Amino acid sequence: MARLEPMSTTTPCQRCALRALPIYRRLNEAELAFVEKFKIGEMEVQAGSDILLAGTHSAHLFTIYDGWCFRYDLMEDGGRQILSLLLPGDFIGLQTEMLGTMQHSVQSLTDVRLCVFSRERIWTIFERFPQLSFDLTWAAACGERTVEVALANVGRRPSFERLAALVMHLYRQLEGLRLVKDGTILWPLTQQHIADLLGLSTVHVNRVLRRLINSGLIRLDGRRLTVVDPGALAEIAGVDLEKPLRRPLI
Amino acid sequence: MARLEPMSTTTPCQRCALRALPIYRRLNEAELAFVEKFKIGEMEVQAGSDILLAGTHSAHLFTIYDGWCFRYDLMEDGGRQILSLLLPGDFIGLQTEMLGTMQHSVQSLTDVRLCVFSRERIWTIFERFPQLSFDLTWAAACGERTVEVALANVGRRPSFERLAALVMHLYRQLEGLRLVKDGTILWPLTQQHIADLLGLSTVHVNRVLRRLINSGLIRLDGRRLTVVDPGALAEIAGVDLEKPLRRPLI
DNA sequence: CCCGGTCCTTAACAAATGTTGTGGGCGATC
DNA sequence: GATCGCCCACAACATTTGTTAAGGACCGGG
Repeated sequence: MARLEPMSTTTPCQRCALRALPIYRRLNEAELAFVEKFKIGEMEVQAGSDILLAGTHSAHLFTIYDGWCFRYDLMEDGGRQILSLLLPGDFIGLQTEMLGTMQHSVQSLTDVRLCVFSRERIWTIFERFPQLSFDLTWAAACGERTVEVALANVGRRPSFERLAALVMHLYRQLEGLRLVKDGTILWPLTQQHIADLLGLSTVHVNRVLRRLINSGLIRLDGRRLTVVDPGALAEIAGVDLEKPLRRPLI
Repeated sequence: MARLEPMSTTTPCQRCALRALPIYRRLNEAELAFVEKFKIGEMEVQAGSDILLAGTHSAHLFTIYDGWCFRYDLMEDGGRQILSLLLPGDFIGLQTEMLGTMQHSVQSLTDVRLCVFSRERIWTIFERFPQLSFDLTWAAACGERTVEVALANVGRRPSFERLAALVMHLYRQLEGLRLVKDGTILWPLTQQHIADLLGLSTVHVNRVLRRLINSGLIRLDGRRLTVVDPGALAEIAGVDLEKPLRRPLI
């Protein structure tokens, strides 16, 4: 399970590096002050840890400050479907409040730093901060849309395009987070992860990934992936490169 | 496009038949009074009409009072992925408010009666009705979960089980709405619809549907489907029959 | 330094699913 | 009552994808 680290140096929300990004709405004084109190700490988790398990009632609400996670369902036959990847700024565990208990599990892909929020005080948001309430609904809508795009991708695109779309989806997200350097992004996904994201077998992922690399569209060394020609890849992926994608952040 | 009918007899929210169902939270006096004013009318739409189109900004917010709709994405190659089916009580167009413009389209499967709400006044909810704000987020979370289950189904189950899961999912939903009579439900879906829901070709849907019928697990005559042995089908589908599934309704 | 684990790679083969094409039923329309 | 369009059925064949199996690279622990 998640490992709780001694809280080295926690960042006050006012000086949060994430919040400064233009993709996020700027909070007003009162909101920011509330969020600061709403936040009860930070947590560090090793790569490959389960953060939340399906069927449980999460004690806390999290946002990712740094690192990658993924949400997944386990099937009766032991198979796994990854529902979405979670990047900095994304919520973890909001569903608990709404759905009573977690329907999916969440696991870290990299070492991760989480902001921890008090679940009791979430009601204060609805009672006293209309704009933040809206943002919560907004966040849920964004999350839903992400899964919808994944569904269309898995249901209606052949494996090559499907993989291309995954890469470009991540590329765009990370661009918004300023995590693309010279076309290169972190790539902590094993071929097993990709298979479970795209509804393929690992062997087939290997085939298709190799094809994508041989085509010269991407390069992959170790845990870094370079998109050689984003325009061309976006074309294949059927993804719109321009979209601005503003998102909420509590 | 949607056809606007002369408003024959609109139902006041206080006497809404849907609202009486135990799956829904009971609103208090103030909330109910507000919702009543929030609702600006009703609308009737013929089967097969587009209600909202991707890329547009919907003028209204709807809930389904009676009938079935579906949300879908069109792919570059003309393919279609159905993202979810919408049944009585479900929202249509909530995303517009959050995401700026509709990312998907919505079409009616049957003749449909919709409740129409004022989009401007949606802010009043966030400002003055914390519990209803919560319900909006809750609704979004429910919608997301539905898509997630569909994704896992498409990504990780073979076609036979996949179809079984679709049938049982609907069966359970309709049960909550009291729309199951002697194991029989309405079945307005063509094989094309099923294909676009499950990420299959129509030919393959035909094969699998035939197999499901021949196995004696379901019967299908015209536009009615009978689940002969819900327990057995749920077993194959990998679906939990018991789950209570309470949901929000504005 | 060896060992076991995880991840990647590839091949040969098997199975699931897609494609193309043809025909029949049936209801709406002229 | 002809005709058109939509939906369903089914066959033959093509293709994609899955399965099983085997080996290599790498890494951390004993």
